[in-house]
Amino acid sequence: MSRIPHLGEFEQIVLLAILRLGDDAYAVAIRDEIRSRTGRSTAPGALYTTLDRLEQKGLVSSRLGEPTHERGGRAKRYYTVSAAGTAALERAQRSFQSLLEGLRIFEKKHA
Amino acid sequence: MSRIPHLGEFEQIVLLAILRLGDDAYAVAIRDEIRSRTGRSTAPGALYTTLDRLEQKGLVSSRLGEPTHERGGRAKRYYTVSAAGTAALERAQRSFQSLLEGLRIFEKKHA
DNA sequence: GCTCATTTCGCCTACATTGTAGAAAAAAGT
DNA sequence: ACTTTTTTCTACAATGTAGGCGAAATGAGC
Repeated sequence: MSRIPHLGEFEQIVLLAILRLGDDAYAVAIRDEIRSRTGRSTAPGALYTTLDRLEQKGLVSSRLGEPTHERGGRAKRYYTVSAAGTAALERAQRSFQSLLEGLRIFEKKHA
Repeated sequence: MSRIPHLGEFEQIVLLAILRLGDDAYAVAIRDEIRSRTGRSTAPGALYTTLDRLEQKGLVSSRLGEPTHERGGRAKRYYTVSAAGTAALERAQRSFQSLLEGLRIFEKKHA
């Protein structure tokens, strides 16, 4: 058994989006955040599947919210990144950072 | 057809390692670089498969070198990141950056 | 100088994990 | 009932990973 599971790219993105959204992290919002930040459009199913898997791995936890007082609206499921999730994310980012160090890939337009 | 293919996490890592190594980027060296930088140990096959796929997607190109004057010194295959490869990498990194912006996941030891 | 064992490396094959889509079901308000 | 919002199911494509086989090249022993 591997201790901390490896994160795929999308998983990392989802995790980051959840952290960003804080208290308002439910599927639709997460999806919007991802789209607006990365330009990457994802099908609902894609996201839920990933969310599910992250939860199974114990990297996020979810709680069901109260129905909103809006026109329609099924109860939202809110997600939170667990300690293990943060750890995994940190580790993954550290790997990138190590490799990026001293490498200039990005042509900074020189502000 | 999707224009620029999405990169997986490992693909990004491999790409970065190749960039880092410059002229000396052949499989064994790449593998070492990845291990020493990220602590991630990979089986040879894992790497070659990924390298193969990256090449098929046109993100890297390879040329066969001369045999070395060493004990076993078989000819090495050297890899280079193509323009498309750099572009894909940039895009992927930009996505992360967007999401990381203003988020402090890493507890900076507060220099 | 030939043969063989050893070393360095590349490649193949098969399988696990992640990524993605689309549509359909569920819940809630009007 | 009908519409809206959000979730869930199902199936499939792409990526990640391991491990072992085989090829090339050298040096040692015969």
